[in-house]
Amino acid sequence: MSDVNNLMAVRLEKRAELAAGGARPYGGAFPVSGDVGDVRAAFAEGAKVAVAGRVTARRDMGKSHFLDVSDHTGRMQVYLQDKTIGEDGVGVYEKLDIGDFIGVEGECFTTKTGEPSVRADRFVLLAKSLRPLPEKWHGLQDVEARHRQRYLDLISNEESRAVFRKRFAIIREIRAFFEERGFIEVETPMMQAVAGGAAATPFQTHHNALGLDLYLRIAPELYLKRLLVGGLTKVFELNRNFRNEGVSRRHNPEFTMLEAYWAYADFEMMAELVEELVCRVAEKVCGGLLIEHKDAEGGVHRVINLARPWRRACYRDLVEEAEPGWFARDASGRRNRALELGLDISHCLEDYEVTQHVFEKLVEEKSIDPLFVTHCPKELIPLAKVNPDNPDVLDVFELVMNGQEIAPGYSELNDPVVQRQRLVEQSGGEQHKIDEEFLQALEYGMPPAGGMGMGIDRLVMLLTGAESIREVILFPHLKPRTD
RNA sequence: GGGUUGGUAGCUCAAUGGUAGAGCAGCGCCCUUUUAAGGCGUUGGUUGUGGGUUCGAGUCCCACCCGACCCA
Repeated sequence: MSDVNNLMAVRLEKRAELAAGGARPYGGAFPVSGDVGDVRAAFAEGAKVAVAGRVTARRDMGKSHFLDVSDHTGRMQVYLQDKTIGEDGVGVYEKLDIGDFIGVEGECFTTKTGEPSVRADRFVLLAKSLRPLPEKWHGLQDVEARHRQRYLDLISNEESRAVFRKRFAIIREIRAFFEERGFIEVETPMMQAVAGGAAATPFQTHHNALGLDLYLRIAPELYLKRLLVGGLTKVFELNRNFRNEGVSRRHNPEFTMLEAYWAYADFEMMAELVEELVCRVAEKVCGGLLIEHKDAEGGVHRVINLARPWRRACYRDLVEEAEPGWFARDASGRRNRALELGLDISHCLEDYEVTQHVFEKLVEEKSIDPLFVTHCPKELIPLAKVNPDNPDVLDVFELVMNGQEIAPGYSELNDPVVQRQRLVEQSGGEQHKIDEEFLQALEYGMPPAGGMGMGIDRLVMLLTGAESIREVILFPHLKPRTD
């Protein structure tokens, strides 16, 4: 970023003059009555309060001054008069800029325009800002700057603050939900010798002292199941996964994943749990089960109805419903039909992968309201139990809504012999991709269990109406700027 | 990776191939209940980077950097 020409020079000069004049431009502790929003909410005429925050607007009227002091919780007007802050105060005030942090002590009063305000008896500079903030009216609009300098976005844009408040509330509600049901929150390794539990390219790293190559985890699944072996019966983990793949509107290389395992349950009980979880979170955080997504002009362009019960249908029926006659064709007929549908089908795709492409295009992307897709083909998931009545399909669901996969759930495979076969089949001969220690744990015996996962970023997108994952991650990954 | 598209003052945005502008912010003055305060005056630019075409390039061409959207 280039020098901010003379705007910074002016502020550096003020900083130096303040320091030379005995004012501390970067002061110390300033005990406050509460966050700005709390002080405003507790406003009582005549009450003494102490409030601190960033100056976000200033309106000078000769020898009296109005300042807006803000933090993430809101804005409070401060009223300063030269005669009450004294000569020293006036000296500091003259060098005050928008963006500076100040602390104020004074009495609550209401101006004649009805604005709750604090009449300052005393004010101190707490931190001098050297760079100018974005414009007060339009805020920070540049998408790239909003993501690279999220702090400016948070200062400037209430809509952005609202999205992240909602995100943190969602995460809080998820934790509360599981804790109420007796699930224990656990932490398992982020660095793993074998990156298992999903099919994805991992990030590689290296432990110097151990001389060991390690991977950042792509999923916690295989460790959480070890805990079921260890006798834990209800566990969940809510933390980051890492996948070394492209970035897009829907993908960030690190993303937040929820996984939960429940001993003696199955995929249908997990589906119930997911329904309860999402509905509870939506009711608490969005105030209801109808989620409206608005466009830039404020028009509603999508409504997601979370009212229960959610539709459940098996994978095969959904494909057949979207593309009648699909399974009546032979493998080459399916391939040709997929090409007719405009899908990019390479020659190396297996027949089930061709069907999966059709599923993604014709079912997943079109499913806005929640849909549990059950009984997916066996080839897709190596860690779930096959259906007792149909060995070609699995006792699993994939929850689809807002056109995206949001949450898978399985009846977890706990037969170590079958598990080994399935992992070998999936590994394509790459034995080093098999987590032998996980298989060893299973051999001690794991109770039957239901498991579920949930992409938290995508859930937040759904509940906030964000069209890009970058809008719901505080610091999304962008290439570094070189100029 | 491919296609489309964007990058101009600190911020938000203008500018047929013909003198780079406005609002806000800043700076200087006036103003003791304003709130996008107001009034008068005023500073601020290597137009993402590097080449090219042209008498003349923010604008046209090429390459590159960083985004956005769509496709893979």
